Amino acid sequence: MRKPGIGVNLCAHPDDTGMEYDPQELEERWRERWAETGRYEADPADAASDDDPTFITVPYPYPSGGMHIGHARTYTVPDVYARYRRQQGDNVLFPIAWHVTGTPIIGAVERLKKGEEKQLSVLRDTYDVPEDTLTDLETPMGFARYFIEQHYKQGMQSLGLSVDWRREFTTNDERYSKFITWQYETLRDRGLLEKGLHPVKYCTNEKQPVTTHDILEGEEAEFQEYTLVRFGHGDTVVPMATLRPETVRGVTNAYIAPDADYVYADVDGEQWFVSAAAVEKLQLQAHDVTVERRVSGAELVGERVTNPITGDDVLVLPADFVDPENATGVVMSVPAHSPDDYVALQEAKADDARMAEYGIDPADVDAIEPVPILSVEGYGEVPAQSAVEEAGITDSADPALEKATKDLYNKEFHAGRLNDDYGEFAGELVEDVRTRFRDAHRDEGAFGTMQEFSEDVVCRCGGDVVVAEQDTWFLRYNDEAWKQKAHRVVSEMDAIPENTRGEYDHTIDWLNEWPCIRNYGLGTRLPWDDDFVIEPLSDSTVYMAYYTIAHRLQDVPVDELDREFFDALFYGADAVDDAPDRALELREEWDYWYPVDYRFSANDLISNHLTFYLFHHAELFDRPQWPQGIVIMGMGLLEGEKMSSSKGHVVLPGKAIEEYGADTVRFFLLNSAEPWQDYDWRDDQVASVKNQLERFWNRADERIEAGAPDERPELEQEDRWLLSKLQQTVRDVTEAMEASETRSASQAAFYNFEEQLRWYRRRTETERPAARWTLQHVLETRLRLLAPFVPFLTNELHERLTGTPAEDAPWPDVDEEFEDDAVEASEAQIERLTEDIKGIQQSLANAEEDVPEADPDRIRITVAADWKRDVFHTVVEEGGNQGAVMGTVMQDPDLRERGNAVNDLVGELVDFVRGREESEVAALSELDEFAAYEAATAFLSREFDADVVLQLEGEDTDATKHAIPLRPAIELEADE
RNA sequence: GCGGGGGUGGCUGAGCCAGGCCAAAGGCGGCGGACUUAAGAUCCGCUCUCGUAGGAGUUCAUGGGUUCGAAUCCCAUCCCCCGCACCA
Repeated sequence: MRKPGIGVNLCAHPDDTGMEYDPQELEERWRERWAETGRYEADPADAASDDDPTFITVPYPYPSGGMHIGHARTYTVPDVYARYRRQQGDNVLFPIAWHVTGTPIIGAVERLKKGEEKQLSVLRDTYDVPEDTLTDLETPMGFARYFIEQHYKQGMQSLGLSVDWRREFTTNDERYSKFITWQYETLRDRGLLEKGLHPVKYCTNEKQPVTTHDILEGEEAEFQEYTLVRFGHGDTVVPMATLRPETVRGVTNAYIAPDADYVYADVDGEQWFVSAAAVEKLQLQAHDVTVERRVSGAELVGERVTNPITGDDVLVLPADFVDPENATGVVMSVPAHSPDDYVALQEAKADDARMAEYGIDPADVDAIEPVPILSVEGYGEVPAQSAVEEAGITDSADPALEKATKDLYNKEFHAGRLNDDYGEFAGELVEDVRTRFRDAHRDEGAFGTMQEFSEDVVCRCGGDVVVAEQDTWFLRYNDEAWKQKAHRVVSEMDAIPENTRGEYDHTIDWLNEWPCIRNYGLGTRLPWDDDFVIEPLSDSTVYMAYYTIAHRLQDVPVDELDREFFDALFYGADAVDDAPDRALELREEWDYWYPVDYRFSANDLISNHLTFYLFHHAELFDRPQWPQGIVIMGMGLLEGEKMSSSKGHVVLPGKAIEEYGADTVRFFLLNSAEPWQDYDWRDDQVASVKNQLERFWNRADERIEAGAPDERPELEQEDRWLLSKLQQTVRDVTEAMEASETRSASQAAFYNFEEQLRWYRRRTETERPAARWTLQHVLETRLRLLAPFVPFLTNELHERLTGTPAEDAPWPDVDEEFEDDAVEASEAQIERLTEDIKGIQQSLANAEEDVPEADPDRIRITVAADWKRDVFHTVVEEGGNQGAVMGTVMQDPDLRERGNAVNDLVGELVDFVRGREESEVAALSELDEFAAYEAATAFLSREFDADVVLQLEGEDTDATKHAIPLRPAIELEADE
């Protein structure tokens, strides 16, 4: 497979020790090899007979634009897990497909066809679409196809994702639609779909529903449900819109814009008085409305209207702050609880002339007093009054008024308790009772409902967007039995990280009916009504099942893919009268792969897609086919900021790979944070990863060139130490991979082990045969551990080393033969001794005056005397209990004689033993300290360029420092 | 407001679940050295404060508490980020 270039290179430079790290060249070679051999195509037949296959999925990409580096990580994390499981011997399926359902692609095409600047710049500048290709993008599927092929697929292949490409499909494919049709017919039969009214965004100009993408202004607008309090004026209903229906008992008057247009209209057989602007909205919200008479607001001003709850008559006052465009254009005034209303009332009272102008007796206005209906801590009896007075607000133009109003609303909502007039609702918190209160009065006919946006919304066509009520089909996620089943899936699956489990449960509880169809868009038509399309979040709930058969379904004629076919496929031969053989054949594939072992997905999808996924699996499939696990992934930032394709603030995978190589990109994405944590793509960091990989490559290359004995030579302590550390690394990496902790795993295999190697190289002669054997063994193991992360580089090196690519070599096991606590303890002591000497040296070198010992000629190391060692053993036996140790030790007359010295020593040793692992303490207490240091004298001598004198305390020593076990006395000495 | 996550040394970012080996990994940046004609790359050392011997002091948002011992556990407070839908 090697390209001629390499061979030539080697021959032309026979002196070169090996190969330069050239990621572009070597990665391309492996890509070709994988494609040619179909390396990642997975079939049931590939499995060892008793094997449990692994099926992992990731949300299929939505190609309404190009792929950026954030997407790259989304797909690389599962790839690493897939590669890991393969090395563990599993038959692994990792498929991908394309989600095109809905309106975003259509919207993008529309904007392109209109020649919108912004859209053109995204396509040309951000995604480098060639000028002459732009016309291909003018159909929805043409657009999708371009980004699928030129961006996603290419990006994924460049990254080396181990995808089975035979199974790709789009959600607009006719076979897929048959599958969705089956799903929705089944759900309807089971009573989980329901027809009803639902608020949608509706453009009054285009006369059709619009999506967020069609909106020019007010994208953030929320639906607000106003309660209409049906005040009466003779036989006429005067519906007053409020967001606080519970304040109805505190209404003292009403307000109308006197100069605005109002109408008397027949609404569902009643006569209503509302603003002219409200007419169309009411019509759109499923009311029959016929305008009878147009009037100005002044018509009702000065009249009295009747509160449907209290029966009180209240005066209608003129007010310019009333917006006739909002809701019904008639509002009720609750001056005790709304600072706005309170101030407005004060101003009305002060303006006798204006009142008189509308034929209102100023005395009647003066008589209006706030009526408190709830009490809230921290405010006076009339909360609005205290709020206004405290803030020093005197007129309605004061900007502080808005804040005062908002604060009081909030406070009253969470802490206000309704007064005794509220009967069954009295004494309760507004927060707890508002909905119940509203519903109760709505049911008895005193209240109505109207939907309105929280701000003005304007369509891209320039038309006003309003709320319309439309007939639609809902998925009944509010169904109790269904919720229970979904909870059960959650309780039985693996939630990674574990703290997301509660979020699923929370979402399940909170989900309501979900409107699952739209008026237009790509995708599957509602089977029983062609006018509607099943929306994207609803056609993507069980598609993982489709992967298991997608490639083989191509051979089945579309019209055979009916209800029976899929019933037989998913539920077996007994589920239908006459099961098609084809379906039963495919059933084996489905049976083999399902369930999904892990789904890797984004954290913001918990609140919709992922929970839908759980709901639908819970309902449509049996328990053994339920999702086994979900791994949540964090968000990506670019140089500390959110990525945004419209601002051009993105990195494209193709460019990054060109610059750094796919292995570097992968390694950075997986090693900079755990999958569920947010990560930050920073160029300097990525460049540094490339350097590290290159250094790794160079070292490995030298190792391979240097060769090693076939037979294992006699190993030195240092070799045994390194091999022991290697076993711990294998253990750590494996454990981390099992928990999908890609960062911990790669950190342990790569960086942490580099630290060990650093000590090893410093400590020992690496050209010894035993060292070469050791290093080669270490390299081979590490290549396997790193293979899931950097497959190109490790495959190449491992193949050169052993003849087999790393990905085809089994995952390393811990080799107990090489686990050696004694050697680790001994080596740790030497390392510590080295550090201590260095510390002393440093301290002396820092001195203001010159201290000759800072550059010693001789280092005297004195190992603690045997009796101290005995005391240490006692400390170990007594488990670090100082009192018990002293008791035991003092029975020895020799020690008793030493009194205080023994006490001090025990204190230090107890301190040392506490907090250390028992196994470590055990190994240390077994250690022959003197022998350990003796074996390291040559090393120390070399390290400090000084003679090393090792002695035992109490011989003929004149050590001035005290030695204690495991802490020998150190003296630096300089000749005059 | 509700739900979730977080505040660590110049920056970034581990550690916290299972308290002690934590003055606290790694990376970046900075300083010094080796190599080099030189630069880069690479390698080695240093990078909270004080200190002429492996030490001491003060740190992990703030304030309390538990403990022989707290970055880690508990309580309170302040601040930051994300989601809250019918949209992928």
